[in-house]
Amino acid sequence: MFKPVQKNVNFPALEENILKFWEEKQIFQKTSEQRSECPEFVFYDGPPGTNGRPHIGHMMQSALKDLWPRYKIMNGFHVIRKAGWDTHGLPIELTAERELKLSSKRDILTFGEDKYIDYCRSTVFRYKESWEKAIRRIGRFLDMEHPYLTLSNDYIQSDWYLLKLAWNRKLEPDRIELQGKSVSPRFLYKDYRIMPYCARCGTTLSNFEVAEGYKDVIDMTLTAKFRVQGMENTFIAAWTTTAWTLLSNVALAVGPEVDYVAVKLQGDTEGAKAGQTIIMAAARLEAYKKQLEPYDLLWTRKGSELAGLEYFPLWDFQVNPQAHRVVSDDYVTTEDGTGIVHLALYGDDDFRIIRREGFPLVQNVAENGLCTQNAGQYAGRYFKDETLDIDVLKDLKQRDLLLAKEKHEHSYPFCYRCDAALMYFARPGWFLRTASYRPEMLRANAYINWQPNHIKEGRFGNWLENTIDWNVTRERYWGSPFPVWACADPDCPGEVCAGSLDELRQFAGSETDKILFNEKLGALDLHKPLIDRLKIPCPHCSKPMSRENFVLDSWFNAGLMFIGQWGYPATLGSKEIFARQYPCDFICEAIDQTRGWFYTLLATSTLFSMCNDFPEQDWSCYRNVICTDLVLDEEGRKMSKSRGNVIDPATLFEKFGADATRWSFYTTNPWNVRRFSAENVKDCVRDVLLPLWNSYSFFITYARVDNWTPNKTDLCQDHPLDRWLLGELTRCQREVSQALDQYDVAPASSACARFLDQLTNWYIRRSRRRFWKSEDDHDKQSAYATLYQVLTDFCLILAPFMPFVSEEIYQNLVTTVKPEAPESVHLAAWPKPALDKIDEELAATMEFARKIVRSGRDLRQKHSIKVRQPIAEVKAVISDGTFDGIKAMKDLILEELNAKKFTLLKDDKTLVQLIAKPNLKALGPHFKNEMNKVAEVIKAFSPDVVQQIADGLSVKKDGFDIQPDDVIIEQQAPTNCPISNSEGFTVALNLELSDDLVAEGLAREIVHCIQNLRREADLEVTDQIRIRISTDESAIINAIAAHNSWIRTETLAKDLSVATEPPNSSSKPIKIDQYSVYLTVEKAI
RNA sequence: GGGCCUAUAGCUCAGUUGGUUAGAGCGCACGCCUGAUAAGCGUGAGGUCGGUAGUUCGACUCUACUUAGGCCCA
Repeated sequence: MFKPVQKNVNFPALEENILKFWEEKQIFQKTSEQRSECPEFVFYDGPPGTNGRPHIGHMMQSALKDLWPRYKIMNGFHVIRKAGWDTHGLPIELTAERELKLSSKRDILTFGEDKYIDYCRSTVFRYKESWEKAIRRIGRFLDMEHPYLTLSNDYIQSDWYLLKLAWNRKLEPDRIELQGKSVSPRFLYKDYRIMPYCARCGTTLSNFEVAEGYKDVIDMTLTAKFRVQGMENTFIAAWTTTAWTLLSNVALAVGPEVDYVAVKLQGDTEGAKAGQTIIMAAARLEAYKKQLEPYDLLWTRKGSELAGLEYFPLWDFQVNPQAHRVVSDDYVTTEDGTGIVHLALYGDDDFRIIRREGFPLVQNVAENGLCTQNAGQYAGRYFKDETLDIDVLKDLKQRDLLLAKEKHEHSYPFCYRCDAALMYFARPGWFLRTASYRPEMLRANAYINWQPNHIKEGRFGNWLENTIDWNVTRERYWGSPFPVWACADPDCPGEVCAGSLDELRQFAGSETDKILFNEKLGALDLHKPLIDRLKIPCPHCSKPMSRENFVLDSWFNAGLMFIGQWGYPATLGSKEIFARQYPCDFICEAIDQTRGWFYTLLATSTLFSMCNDFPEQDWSCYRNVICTDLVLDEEGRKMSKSRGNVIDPATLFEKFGADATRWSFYTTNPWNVRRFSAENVKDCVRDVLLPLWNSYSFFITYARVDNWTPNKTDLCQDHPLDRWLLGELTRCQREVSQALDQYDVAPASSACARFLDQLTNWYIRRSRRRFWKSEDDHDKQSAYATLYQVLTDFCLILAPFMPFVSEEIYQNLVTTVKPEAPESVHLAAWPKPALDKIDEELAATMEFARKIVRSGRDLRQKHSIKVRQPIAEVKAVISDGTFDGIKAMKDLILEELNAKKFTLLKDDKTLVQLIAKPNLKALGPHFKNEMNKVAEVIKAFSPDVVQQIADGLSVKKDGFDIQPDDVIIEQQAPTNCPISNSEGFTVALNLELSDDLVAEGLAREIVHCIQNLRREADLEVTDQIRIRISTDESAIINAIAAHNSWIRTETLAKDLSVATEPPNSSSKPIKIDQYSVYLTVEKAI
């Protein structure tokens, strides 16, 4: 027999018990073991960093990441769910710097690299327990006992393996892009990039950090005159906001399509002398009126014609035969300045052009922010020293090389830590040739199913289109070590790249393991600083080589988890498991990962696949991806500690439970920004969990009363309600499967919600009597069998969504009575459709019946007739083919509307008239421009014509040939009748109340009162009672006389005594309608 | 400055290929019902789908522009 159901269900407490049950019985392990021979469904878990706490957005991720694996397992797949933690990266170093009060690389070196790195390592797992606790509590099945860690030696070797693939791969000759002569054709090459750099802290900054520190400032800008070689007294004018960069000028750039003019000054101005010729963009002349007018226009030329002009540098210390030439480039515009840009090695575009044109790499301001010894009289000055700008300005002015000066407001980045102005500085790094396999990444993207779809061609596609070579190294301390050693002799080309620890041992010799042994860890440690102590003899000149002092971009590190999580290929057994676990079927992360993990997975897996000759469809290591958006607070703001609007997942779990929290994330499209509040979760309890629980509790209550248990022979369900409900269950099962197969969660949850409504608000409500009636007949058996099957199957469908409550219900419904069944709902199979075929006609008819009932209730309410008062007749007029079906629903409708007679009519002129409406969808294609006219004609049809159309005849009218399909026939009720009409049907009630009907209504009132008294007296459902009624109201006495036995049956009364004298006791009369009645109920013994 | 997304009822959100009366839940109002239900149910009010223009017989849906917000990039 089923166990009784607790009345006051406490979901959070229930969930804690289920968690214990899962752990005791090792259900998670069994979901994997029991399916070890099944086909794989591959899931990759992106590694979160655990030096911060998990928040509500992560819980949404967990809810989604858990849903599909559970669903797939029930569908017969084997799913590995391996957790991963990201243990490298800048956030960790920033935490360490903050807590150790270090603000620069110099500080770090003073503090001690080894101590600093140890500290970083110590913060890595600071909140790992919080993560584990939250993930466990939300019911996510995830293997956190064997997580992959990006800092492990196995993982690092996967980094090295992939780098070595890139190292060995070389650009095909026909795909070599012009990148400067010194760069190697390897897919992994060393180069420079202009990085935001704080000279004071001695640190490059990430884009994110730069964005923190923009300020509007006023700077002195100046326009310098560069004397052209071979042209008499002629100067090119170029504008700059950073005077200090002029010290490193190597070239001037013009726009190839821009018009430039040469103007000869007629008189002296504050910037130039009579007779001098100045070259600038025609469009900029206006801005330099003061310095130029009056002038003679000598010529106009396109920028492309100016390219190649040579000029004298501003200072002698700059003289270099390779430099100081005009070049053209599309990035030059005429928006500000002179339309001519001075180039120095302190800007991205500058760097690109300088490299392309082969100009010398001049940096007369060094990385410490001081002018170098090459900078003549400026040597040793700080680049942002205000007097430096002034001195440069005076200097140029004095030598007649200054056209103009002006104060200019613009936004400039400052160091978010120390507030010093940043500079853009060429820094070395190692690059992956991602740009060279951009077409392959685009092809790989074509095989990815993105949810939402617009990411594929939009945000992600655009990013791929514009991808440039990826700087995979960082000049930092805590990270995956970069495994390239280069010869100390700058002229020697010797370098090696270690693709594994074994290879490193071969390079570095027998001392390797000894050097890499970390005493504190008691294990080999591949991180800095130990690895820097390895010296490898140069293969060319045998001098010692040193490691290129970089760590890997932590995105590169995380991106190759598809091999890293197995330590592929160095780790024992990794090749076998990798072969089964590549590519992956499903990943789910937030939208900020388009340029993060989504990209780095694709970039690394495409490279990996190309090197291993994988087929095109497997180049991307993921096939389906859900890209979620942010979870905001209820006012649409980001949640942050400082605002105090953070919702702690733990409080939701404690208050409402994990199932409700999970469900709240399944009801909307997760790729839209979501305003979230605890109210959402509360609603889920009320809308979904409680109705489900109540249905279950209803079933158990009666099954226990009748001692009912499932029995296979009872499955002959012919009651229309039973067949209908089984059909709706099948529909729900199909819709959920279909939606989940498309990685679309919202339709899946709404299918469940719809079914739940059908179950509680129609099936159970209309079937109550079938369960509590005393005859144990076929109808009752059928009701039990149906409700049992529906609850168990529905429970299985809900299991991936709400793993706790579904487990609880499953345990009682299934395992208590079927010992042979799987011991957990999560080890059970996804339910098969309850019916082979849904009876669509029955479904439509039932829907129709419900609509008729709604209209009927509407009418009762409008005429103030409460449902307890029976009425004589319900009339319905329907016009379409469900006529016979509706007739079969007669009893349902009568019971629900409490009426005596149901009359169904095909048409009734007194109740309805037919009206014609144009069927636009049909008319549009036929009549096009004339459709509006035809529509008017149809609306104006006379009743005869409407009838003709209704009878299926075509009509010629006003020159139009109108077919029955062109018209929609609807019913319209005459006004002033107790009638309600809606699409396709009309309902009318006969509200005249005979004396009998009034008496019956009173009897129902009496029963209602008695039932309330039963409940107040805390009687059991099955308890028998005695009723005593005292009243002198003849209406009541008559009603009781007429319905005596019915009242007793309804209330399980052994006897019912009626007296006309009020009882002696002090009891008060109660009101039944307008009548006073003394009523007592006591338990019969 | 560029790319992408979002805008639908008081609130949170659905809305399949352009088609007649744009849906749900919450909230609100009114009412009903109660021998499954810390309840439940029904009905109603409430939106012309951010704005403008266009394409079309017809636009929440397609196009362009625009406003506001968001994310990413520069």
